[in-house]
Amino acid sequence: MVPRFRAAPVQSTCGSLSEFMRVDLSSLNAPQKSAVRTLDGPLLVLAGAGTGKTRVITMRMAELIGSGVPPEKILSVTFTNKAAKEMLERTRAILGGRLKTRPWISTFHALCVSLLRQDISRLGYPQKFTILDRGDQESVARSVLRDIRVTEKSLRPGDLLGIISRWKSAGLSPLRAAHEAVDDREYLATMAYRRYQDRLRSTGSVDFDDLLLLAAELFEEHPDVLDRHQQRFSHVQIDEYQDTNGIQFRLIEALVRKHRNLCVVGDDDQSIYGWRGADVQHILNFGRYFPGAQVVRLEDNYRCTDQILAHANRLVRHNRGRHGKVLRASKTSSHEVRFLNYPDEQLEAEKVVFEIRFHIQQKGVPAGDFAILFRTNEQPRLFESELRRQGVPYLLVGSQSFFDRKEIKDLMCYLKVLDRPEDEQSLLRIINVPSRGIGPGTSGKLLERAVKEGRPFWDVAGEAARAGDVPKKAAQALLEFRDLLRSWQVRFQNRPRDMAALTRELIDAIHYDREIEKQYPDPQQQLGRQAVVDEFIDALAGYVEKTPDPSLTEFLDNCSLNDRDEEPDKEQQAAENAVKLMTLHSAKGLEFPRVYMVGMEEGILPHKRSVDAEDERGIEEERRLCYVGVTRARDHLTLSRAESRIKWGSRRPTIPSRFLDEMRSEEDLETELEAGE
DNA sequence: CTGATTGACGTTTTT
DNA sequence: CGTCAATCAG
Repeated sequence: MVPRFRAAPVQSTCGSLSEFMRVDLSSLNAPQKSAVRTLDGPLLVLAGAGTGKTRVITMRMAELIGSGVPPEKILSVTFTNKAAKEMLERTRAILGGRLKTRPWISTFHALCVSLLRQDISRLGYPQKFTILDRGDQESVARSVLRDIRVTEKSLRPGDLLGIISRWKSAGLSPLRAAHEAVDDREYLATMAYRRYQDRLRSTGSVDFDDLLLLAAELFEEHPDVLDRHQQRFSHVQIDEYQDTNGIQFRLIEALVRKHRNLCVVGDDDQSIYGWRGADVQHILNFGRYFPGAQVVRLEDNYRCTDQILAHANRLVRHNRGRHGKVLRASKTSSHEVRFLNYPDEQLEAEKVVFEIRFHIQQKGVPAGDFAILFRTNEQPRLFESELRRQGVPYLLVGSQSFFDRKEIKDLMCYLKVLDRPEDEQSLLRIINVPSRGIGPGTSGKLLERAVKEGRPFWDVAGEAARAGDVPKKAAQALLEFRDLLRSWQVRFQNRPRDMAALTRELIDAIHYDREIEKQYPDPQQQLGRQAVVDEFIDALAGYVEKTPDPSLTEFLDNCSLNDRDEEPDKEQQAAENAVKLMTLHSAKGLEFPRVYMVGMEEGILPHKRSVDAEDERGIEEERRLCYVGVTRARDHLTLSRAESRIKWGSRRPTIPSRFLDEMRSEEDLETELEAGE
């Protein structure tokens, strides 16, 4: 039984979605059709940029449901929460009212949280564990490094986390890692790794890699659990398979071992997460791991113009170790790809924004058509202030800027402590926020004692307060704070539906507004910060509203995984009609009619760190990153660079990115040469 | 313990 | 040029 598909308009989170996405099954080309119709057995869809990969997955899901597979037996794993939501929306649009139950669509991390919430105690972890977000991880790393007296000069917290993450994705325990360490830095890192892991385990917290690692461990050590989940899902599909890392592969391999109904979709040329442990080999060797796999190649690009695609193809040809695809454009255009030089970075920002404003105001082009893409997070600053100055609406699609804000972190820690009183990591962050007379001296002493004696923080604190081991003022404050937390813990028990209102009350009770006033003398800024707090309450309220059985734990999980509930309506609308600013990494999977890639200079793209590494693979990944950027553009692509740039106070000339020449045709380069002479 | 001032120093991407 | 940690005077 094959369902009849209905064409339906679909809204993407980034504004417009190409026309291609809106059409129905009958318009698929032959390879696409065969991919969609392959319902059983391993299947590899090898596709280029703009060929409708995600659409194939969505269609296939609809096809499965149409042929009688219950939606909840289908597991679709995507790369980001946003993509997951979008995929669900699209499936719903294709099936119309026929989708009664929610298919299981998630990211790897959300999948693992759901597995672990049930069975993590089997691995000796507390039933209620905390997921550390990036900021938490960094502070653990920092304090571990302090413990073993490693200065930040020889190993910075961020770098340590990177090394640990790579080891974890490779499945290396601290002990094994110690054998593998090649230099002093890595040796230091192994010591830090052990302590880091001990610290997490003893506080009942996990980082992102642990989520995957523990889930894999659960499968390997508890066959009954694995069996249950193998039966739970009859079909598994994975989007963006080129970014799968070692643990993710283990997880999936275990899940599909019995039925082998696995469909993966990916583009080896778009693998840009190697630094995070992703391994292209998984997609390159798919056939080896899953013998008999059908391979479908999609090489018809429906997104970019022929000109843009020609540049993309020329660029990526410089990479070795790839499957080798040549994308065919289905769209021709007379718009040339433009290469622009500006004397300095200020002018680059000014002119680019001016041009965008011109098109919006004089030509009536929607602001949402534009995207400015860059390599690093410090680059957008100039563009932001320029956009603001010229009055152009914009949206900085920062990875986690919302959760990075101090206020959000503070409030999250309050909620974490209320949800899990034994979460001392979070307690320490808020014990003196707003300042209540418990300084670092006091809390440090108490923590040290608590750790040494292996007792809960509050036991030690109460004892010390009575014994007069801490200043009188601090002792008083400690007792008051403990009582405050206790009384709120009671109020937050039993999953109250008015969590948001309660949180608001809590904020008032601790006089958080006064803290804000103190921190920010500028009243304008104060308002901004207050708004951040309001936003947080809104997010919480939004979560409660659309969740049947809301819990603080789940809300906090979602926050750590950056799965924020729907943006408030205002923001949503602004997002639809605003110029998007984002890094190349976050642009993955999106598309825009007009793309500006800025700062095309050696040292930025490719980034200096990959150039210095002298490892050709680093450069190749940067090249793929550039390729991803180029292929985001549907109609207009502009690459620009500044001939000089200020760094650390002094202005220095720049060198054009090697990728610029690599992507230009012979003729282009020749005319350029003549013009130069 | 808190709040202000001075100095050193800095290379990337994120679930 | 910024940021952030270390330092010093209430």
